Amino acid sequence: MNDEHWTIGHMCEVFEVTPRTLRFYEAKELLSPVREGQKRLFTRRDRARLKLILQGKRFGYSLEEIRQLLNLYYIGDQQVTQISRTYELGQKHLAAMIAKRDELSEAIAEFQEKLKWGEQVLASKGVKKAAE
Amino acid sequence: MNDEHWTIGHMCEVFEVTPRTLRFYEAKELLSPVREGQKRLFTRRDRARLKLILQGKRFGYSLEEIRQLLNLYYIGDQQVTQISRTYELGQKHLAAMIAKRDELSEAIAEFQEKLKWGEQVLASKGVKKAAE
DNA sequence: GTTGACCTTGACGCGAACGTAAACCTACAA
DNA sequence: TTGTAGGTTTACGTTCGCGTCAAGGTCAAC
Repeated sequence: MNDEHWTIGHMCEVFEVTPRTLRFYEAKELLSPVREGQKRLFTRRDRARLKLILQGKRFGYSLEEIRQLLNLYYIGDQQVTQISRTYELGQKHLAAMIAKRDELSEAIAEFQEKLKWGEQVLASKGVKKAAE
Repeated sequence: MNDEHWTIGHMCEVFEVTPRTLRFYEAKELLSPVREGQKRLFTRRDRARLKLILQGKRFGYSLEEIRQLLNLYYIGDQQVTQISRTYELGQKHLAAMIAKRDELSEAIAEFQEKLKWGEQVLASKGVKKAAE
């Protein structure tokens, strides 16, 4: 293993996942490590993708959705019409992300209201806040 | 059915879920409709909770997580120590939501960079943008 | 009185996302 | 050479979040 090619064990340490998970992601074509004999070696590209995968999961996307979205991150050496198509899909994804953030912001605001309400209840019952 | 008590069919129409889903959520103690004979009738409280449930799902929470979080939304007639505890957990949840939004904002920014890059590629290949 | 529309309770099925156990290779240190 | 610390494949098991019958109750309309 060098800086460019990480073993499965190292990957697991850094990203806090199990070997099973990485092999599963490879089977689902989310990752594509190179081989040294039998052993998998994960490249910089794999690391970047894994980071996005785990992030996607935290935002509630399925692995299949993530697999499709990952392609949007690699606008590279494709045919022009293909790049164009990818770019359009990227715009849609961006809009969806922004919409999700907006909904989250609203949810946060509403929840803050609830908490204020809770403060009042506690205050009325004679409980002092930590900040006082 | 009146304004206060909705049948399962009406619930399904409004929230775009199936009866199975609502019964499943009741079994998991996420909802607690009252009964009129055998029939379930969903109250205002159930509707508020269902809205939060569906929102939670969009943000990637499991039903079990959501079940626990739902309690944070009902700071009501409990014992003071209990309210206090709920309030503290609420603060933590709020912090987690904000952290999630921050991560999402970062992801959005990074993705926008990628898209800009894609624009350059398209431009360099002589593709005109829609806005021009 | 029977036909629908709408509801009920089981209970089995299923895809997603892994966990887990078995059996094996391989290289290096004791 | 014998561990042991890594890695491998194969394959069955598990939990979650419902879908999908099957079989039946109820009530208004015709």
